[in-house]
Amino acid sequence: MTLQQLEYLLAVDQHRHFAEAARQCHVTQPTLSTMIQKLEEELGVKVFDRSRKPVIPTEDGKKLIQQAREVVAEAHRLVELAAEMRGELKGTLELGIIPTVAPYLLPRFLQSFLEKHPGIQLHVIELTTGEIIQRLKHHRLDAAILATPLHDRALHEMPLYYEEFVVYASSKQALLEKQYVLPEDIELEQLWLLEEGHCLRTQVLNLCELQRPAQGESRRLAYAAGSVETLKKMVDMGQGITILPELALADLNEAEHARVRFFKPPAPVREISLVTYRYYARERLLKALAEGIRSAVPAGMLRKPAHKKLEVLEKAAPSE
Amino acid sequence: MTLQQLEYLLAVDQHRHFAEAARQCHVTQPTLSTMIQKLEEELGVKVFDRSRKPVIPTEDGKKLIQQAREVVAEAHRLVELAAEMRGELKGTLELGIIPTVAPYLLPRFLQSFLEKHPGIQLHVIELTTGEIIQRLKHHRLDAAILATPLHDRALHEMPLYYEEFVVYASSKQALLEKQYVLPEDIELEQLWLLEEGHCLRTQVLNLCELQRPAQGESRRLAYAAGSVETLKKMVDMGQGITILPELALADLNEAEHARVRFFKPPAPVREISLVTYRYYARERLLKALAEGIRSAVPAGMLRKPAHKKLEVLEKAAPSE
DNA sequence: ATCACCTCATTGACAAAATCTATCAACCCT
DNA sequence: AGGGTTGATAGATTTTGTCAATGAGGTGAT
Repeated sequence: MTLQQLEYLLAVDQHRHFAEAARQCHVTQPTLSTMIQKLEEELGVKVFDRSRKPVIPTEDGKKLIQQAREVVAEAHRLVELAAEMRGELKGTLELGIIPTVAPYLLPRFLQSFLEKHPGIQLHVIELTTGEIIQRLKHHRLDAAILATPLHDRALHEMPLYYEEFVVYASSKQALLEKQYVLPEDIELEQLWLLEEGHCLRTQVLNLCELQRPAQGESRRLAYAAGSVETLKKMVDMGQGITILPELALADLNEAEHARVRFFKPPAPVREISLVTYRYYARERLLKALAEGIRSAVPAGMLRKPAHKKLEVLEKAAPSE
Repeated sequence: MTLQQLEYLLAVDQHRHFAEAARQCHVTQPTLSTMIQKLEEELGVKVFDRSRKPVIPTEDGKKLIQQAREVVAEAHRLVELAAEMRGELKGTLELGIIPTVAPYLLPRFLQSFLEKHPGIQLHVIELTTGEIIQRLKHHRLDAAILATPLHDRALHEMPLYYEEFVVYASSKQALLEKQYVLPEDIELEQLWLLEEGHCLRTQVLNLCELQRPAQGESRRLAYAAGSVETLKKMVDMGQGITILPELALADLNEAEHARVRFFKPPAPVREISLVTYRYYARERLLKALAEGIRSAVPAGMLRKPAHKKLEVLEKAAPSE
């Protein structure tokens, strides 16, 4: 069994066509055919049903192909690891990021990071915290940017910066009279929230509800938004209030800035970290990424505040 | 890069000696030397420091070797998977088992299972539930036998049997007057428990404490035993009471049997399952193992009782 | 029915590689 | 110095992977 044979296997599975697969592997079709045959013979299992019109994997074949994918992926990681040791940062980095961070953080560092490390290909995908954790554990993501701590010993957290929450209110809100806001000043009936699954939603709810007795199901949340920008637009239309992360302030114009109020210190804050699977090996690449991000964030946000941070999850839910 | 080269790498790391490594790989020493050189050249990283007396891996080399181990392990899994598809059950199965199950269950099925499947090598290791979960997730165990449910979506549970708890008391205990025991009959001050980390300890505590108001830290647990057999011996010496799993009864003599009392139905029970990582591929082997175990357990224990089972963990603790 | 075409398997020649035997250089021990 | 280890090197040999050409089986159009 050869790594090359496994690559041929994956290519045929991908194209469902020997000749095309051969082209992708830079060999001729007979070469690829014989290699696949040899592999099938060695394993003692027919992987492909060649009688079907587009060639198709057998049931057993599907499982073997899946496992072959694992082997090749690990081998690929070995190569990237070695490249990193040579000092070249290169290869692909699959990066997850939560939607309440992405639009404010990515524009700050993406371009300069890619220019600085021309060997790196960055694949960014927006996902909720839960989905990110799943994918990290399945090696479908290399790293992710999200709010911590996660309290999951399978994951490694590298704190990047600490971001305050601020209040953003429509003009007629009484809140705007005050210089500094307290959590209990926020009327839950006026508060726009993100839909379920966003950790920012959970954090805001924790922030506000911890300050007052539980009211059963008395709050009526009329709308669950899909992005922070939507929340902001709701407020801009003259209705209610919402909570924005600090980095969102950079995009506001003067009139909008006037409707921002900070919390009274110690202000509530979230920790944003670069998270990987515990045994992720490409340290240099991660360090470079963390460096790139931290240099793109205002210096005042890099230091850990003395007071307690907000927790991310409602409970320590068992996760995949 | 070849799988074979990686095997050579691992062999040299294992023996710290080129000639010996070559012998293990069934090639000559020059062959192995050149192959390692080629690999180092391709990766661009020196893996071994040959100037040291026993050849030793460099710092980078250690990481690469670790990753090489991952690659080879995945490849090995592919081969075993194929062997299983050919209908031959063979290869090695790394099996974890909790200490409160091992001494009663293993003797019942080990021998007959090994005789029935001569191609299988079984490596059994006793570990606590927490350690088992860690190892399953790191592929350092293929499967494990433990008390469930674990509420961990990364793991797959295949229930094997349902085992009642029974009370085992020293002769002078008032408990023995009754035909059936209730959990509230058990005096915590008299109860011997396993040391921390054993799920049986947690289950027993849950069982007893759920039945009465919390008493703060009023109980004085003088001894934390390391095995169920130790607990039993404490009782045999004439002191206190303990809780035994049902399968432990088979080993008792007549006098000991006389000091056993069952709980009043519905008796507390634990579910014992065969647990694997969610995507473990060797289904046939697992089925065969589960079959072997279930056929070695009294038929009455195979059916799931109607009433609620005990939970294993105190809380849904974040696990690795 | 027949022909053209597509897809994968087979064959034989050739080139690349992995491996072997034999030998060498460096380093430790006495 | 000399005998023993350890790993590297050289050249011959065998194995393996590859290609170009060809064959076999099937499909669809006319």
